[in-house]
Amino acid sequence: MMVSTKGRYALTVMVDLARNSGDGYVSLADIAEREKLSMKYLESIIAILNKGGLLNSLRGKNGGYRLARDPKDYSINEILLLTEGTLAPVNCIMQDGVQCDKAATCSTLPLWAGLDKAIENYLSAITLEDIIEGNRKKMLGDYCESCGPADSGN
Amino acid sequence: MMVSTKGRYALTVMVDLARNSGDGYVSLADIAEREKLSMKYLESIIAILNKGGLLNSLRGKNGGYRLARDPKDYSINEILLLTEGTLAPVNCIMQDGVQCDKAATCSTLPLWAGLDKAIENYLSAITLEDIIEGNRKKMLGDYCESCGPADSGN
DNA sequence: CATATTCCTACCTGTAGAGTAGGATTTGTC
DNA sequence: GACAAATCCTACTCTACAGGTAGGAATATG
Repeated sequence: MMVSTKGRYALTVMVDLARNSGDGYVSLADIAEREKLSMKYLESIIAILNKGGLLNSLRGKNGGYRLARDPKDYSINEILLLTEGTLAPVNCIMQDGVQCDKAATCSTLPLWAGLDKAIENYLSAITLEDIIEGNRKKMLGDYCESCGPADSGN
Repeated sequence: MMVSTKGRYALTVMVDLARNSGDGYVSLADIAEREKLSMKYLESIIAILNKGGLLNSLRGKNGGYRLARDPKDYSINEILLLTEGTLAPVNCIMQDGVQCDKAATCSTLPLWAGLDKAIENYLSAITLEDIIEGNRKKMLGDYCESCGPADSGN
């Protein structure tokens, strides 16, 4: 499993904020209520989003959170990378170039690097707006011919 | 992290077997020695490959393991799926259709499904032979125009 | 019969995921 | 100025699983 609840809930929060923005700030209690998630747990997750600059926050009464930018200006990759720390599918691939001592001769390393790249490419191409608008073609579809057809079921 | 040492070592074993096959069976001790991995740990991993029908084994003196097919007839997806159980990037996506109770209304589910599909497509397109031959273009390269250029470094 | 091998079951240990708990701080309203 | 509503901060718990280790039983070769 590459994406934990932390990343998933973070994305859920971002989507919720995008949908329920508008006038003012949205309180965490409202988000937790709507999404049926533990407010206490969301607290620690939204703190990451806030410190990472993806959100603006306001303390005190009528306070809460709101998106810092337009939904179309958030890539999913950015959101998940911030909350998960890394999206690398294996330990061999580290963001800061730290690798195992066999890296120079490892014949499987290009595979992992390629997989990492494929994941990053996919997640970078999709924005928060795509999710809100339910852009299924971009998420599931034939955006890439050599990636095969979309799931015909459902 | 989506792929643990189990899957990584399994792939390493498969590559080693493909490279050092030929005449007879290859003993696990030899593989562990060459790959500098714990033989005891590899034992449990190669058992999965064996039971899954990817290998043939022979007990007793001069025994060992060998590939059951030609390297070009193993996809990486098959090898990793067998050893890891699942390659799904999130818990929401289960192989047997078990999903969370919000699945019907979840707006992020298509994203996870699409990511899952992107991963599967990538890993299914690459064979054991590609790894042995160091087919970097297929692993890292521009096999898919919309996936962007390969890493120019290294 | 000795040796080299696979096969099988059980066990150990550390770490990370998934939260929970409790309070301190800030801000608006009456 | 008190109160309430909210974010912010630190610490803690519980559980499962990754990543092995250990020891021996079964089997084949010479």
